[in-house]
Amino acid sequence: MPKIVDHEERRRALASAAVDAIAADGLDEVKLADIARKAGVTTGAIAHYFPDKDALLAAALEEVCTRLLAKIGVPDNPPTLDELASSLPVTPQSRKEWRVWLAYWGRAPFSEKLRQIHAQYYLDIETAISEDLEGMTENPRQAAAAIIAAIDGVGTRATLEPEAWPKERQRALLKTLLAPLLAELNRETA
Amino acid sequence: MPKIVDHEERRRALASAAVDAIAADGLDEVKLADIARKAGVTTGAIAHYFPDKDALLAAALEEVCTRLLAKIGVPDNPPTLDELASSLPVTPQSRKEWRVWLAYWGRAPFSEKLRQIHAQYYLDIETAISEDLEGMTENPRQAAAAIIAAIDGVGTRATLEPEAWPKERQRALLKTLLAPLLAELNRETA
Amino acid sequence: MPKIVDHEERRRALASAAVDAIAADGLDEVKLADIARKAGVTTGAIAHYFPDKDALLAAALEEVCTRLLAKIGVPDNPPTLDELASSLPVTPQSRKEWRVWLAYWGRAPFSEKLRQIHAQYYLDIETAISEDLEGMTENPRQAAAAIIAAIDGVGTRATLEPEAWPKERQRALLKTLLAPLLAELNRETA
Amino acid sequence: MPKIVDHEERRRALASAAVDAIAADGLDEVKLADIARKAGVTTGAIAHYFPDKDALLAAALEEVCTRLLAKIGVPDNPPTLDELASSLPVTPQSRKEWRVWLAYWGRAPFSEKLRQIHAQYYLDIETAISEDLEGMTENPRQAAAAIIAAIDGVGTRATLEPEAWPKERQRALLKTLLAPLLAELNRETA
DNA sequence: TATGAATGAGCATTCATTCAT
DNA sequence: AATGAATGAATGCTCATTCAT
Repeated sequence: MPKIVDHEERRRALASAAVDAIAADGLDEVKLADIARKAGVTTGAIAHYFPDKDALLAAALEEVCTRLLAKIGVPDNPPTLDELASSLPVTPQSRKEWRVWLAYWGRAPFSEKLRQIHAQYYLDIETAISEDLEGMTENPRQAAAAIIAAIDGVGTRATLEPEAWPKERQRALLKTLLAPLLAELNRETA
Repeated sequence: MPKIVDHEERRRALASAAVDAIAADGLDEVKLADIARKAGVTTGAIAHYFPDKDALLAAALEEVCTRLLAKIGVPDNPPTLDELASSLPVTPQSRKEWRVWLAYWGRAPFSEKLRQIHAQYYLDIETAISEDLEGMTENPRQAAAAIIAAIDGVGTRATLEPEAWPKERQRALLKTLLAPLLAELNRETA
Repeated sequence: MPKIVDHEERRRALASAAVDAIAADGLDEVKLADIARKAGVTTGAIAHYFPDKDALLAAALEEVCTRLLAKIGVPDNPPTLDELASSLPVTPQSRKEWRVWLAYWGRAPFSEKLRQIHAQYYLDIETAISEDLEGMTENPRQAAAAIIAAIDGVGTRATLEPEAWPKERQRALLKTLLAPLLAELNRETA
Repeated sequence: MPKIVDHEERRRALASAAVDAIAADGLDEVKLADIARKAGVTTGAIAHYFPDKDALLAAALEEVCTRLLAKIGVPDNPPTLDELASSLPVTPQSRKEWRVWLAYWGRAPFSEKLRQIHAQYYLDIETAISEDLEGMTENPRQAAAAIIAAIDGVGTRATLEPEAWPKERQRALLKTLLAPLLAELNRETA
């Protein structure tokens, strides 16, 4: 009998390799051969798991979404600034993910598949946060959207100017944006 | 005298054609031939004005920055929500510019040239806004950064899900984020 | 005793699967994986019976030759028009075989192996027919070659334009070509 | 001003190079790079004249058809055996064209484009011949089809076994097939 | 024997860049 | 200055073949 492989696990591994490759060279510059090399296989092997490069890149985006979601997915009740700030690009690892994340923003408007993945991600994260805010504010959905936009805005800036935006500065900016909202949530909770 | 061509004007025209082409097909998919066609010339002509494709794409980014800056550059004193909201992707034209703007975010981390253009733009816009806020708040720079981050966060969301984010919804989200800050500015002004 | 597989039978089965695959997709487009699937095995299994793809395709050609030979191989004495016409591409099955047969014509000039198989087939069929004509005409070999050429000529046309050449039209054309020759044979017989 | 080239002439030259390459290596084995080299250009240049390889190969088939048609196109009235025999693969040049011609037979059933080219060629040649036979026989169309089938049958055999079928032997076989028909034509003419 | 995962060479295609005109 | 034909390197994809299990 031949070597049995877990297809799903293999796909995840390849998608992760793709994330690394994209973070290293950029979404436009990433080569199938780079991804294969990072995964320790050859390009031909990829064909067993993805019909083409686009499919692999889509899987890489889903991988990033999954990771970002896992990070912010289950906040405390109510969420604290520190918690929210931890989802910003404040570590080498999360900076890498943000770089990839931003790369897809530029491509999503031209790809139905990528657009869907993005929309689903925002739906999931917004739902998770807004459920968390239930009863703490008049419009939890709007509050969740505001939190997400604030994180995106700060994270974008920090990803584009990593040197100028160390962890503390990002946190401070996020605080400026969200302090009133967080205060309201705590008020209602009490 | 030989026929004089206004080099600078020509460069602007080509950069604008590039912006259109990028907005139409995406930064990764844009071909030099597409840009040339949109500009009404052939690819060979581009060589007289830009050493290579990257230089043309950089000029296209500068063109977008210039346009975005012109829009938000000189706000009232203090800025109003409507004014700030007008720089969001709320018209076909500005949606187009945001699409291009986002596309560069994914590429900037891998290009020194693009990174510089981005940094310069943020510096300019932040300076313009913070000067405008002088005396209205304790930390004008921080307030300006917050306004920019809020706009970026909302604009990103609206660019990725254009159907779901009509003008009014964008404005409402921006209000949720910036209302306390704007209130403070007005308070101080009074 | 270990499981015994009839190698020769297996080879025939694989060659038949190859014939089907070639008839379906064309000789140039046929994939080893297609043939394997049609035979109900995997590509690896083929390696046990054929050293490489070319060998399998050669076996497929031999299979077709064998079938064509069986059809026209033992004609009456003298052969009738109906008999000869039955070897034309007049049924779905024989149209399929003709399609494969024609496919090899284009490749034979570049493959010693295929050329030999072709030559052997023509030798066999020509011998069978000419022996059949012994004593009925001055030059049985020439008459046999003429019959074969007529069938090839009509069959080619009918294979390339299947819609335009139903059974009856093929028979009529073959009659136009061979009627004088057949008449002579019958005359001599009498 | 740039060098001006005659597109149509260029296409013909590339198609001719393709014919040579196909005759040399076979339709399945022909590489775009081979054709380009034979034409004295690089593969990239081909892209200016043909959208893809298939289009170039189709043009090569048309080139062969044109040449074959030119050879037999305007026969005497009535056609003589020598004339008809001259369209058989009796010279190095025509053997080459027949090799290419046969190669397409195997592919035509799987390509609508090639099928159409084939059908058109047969229509043209059959019409040319049958018009030539007008008044000489009861059914000129049928006679023309018979002549074509005879030539195809003999030419096929001679292409597959070039050594065994020198010019004279081909002529003799064609005579065996067509002598009665040609005799009838001459009778009617008289 | 058979499986099927993986290899890796091969090739069509794309496209920025060059350059003769 | 502009043209546009041609280059040629780059790369995604295919698929026959291999081989550990």
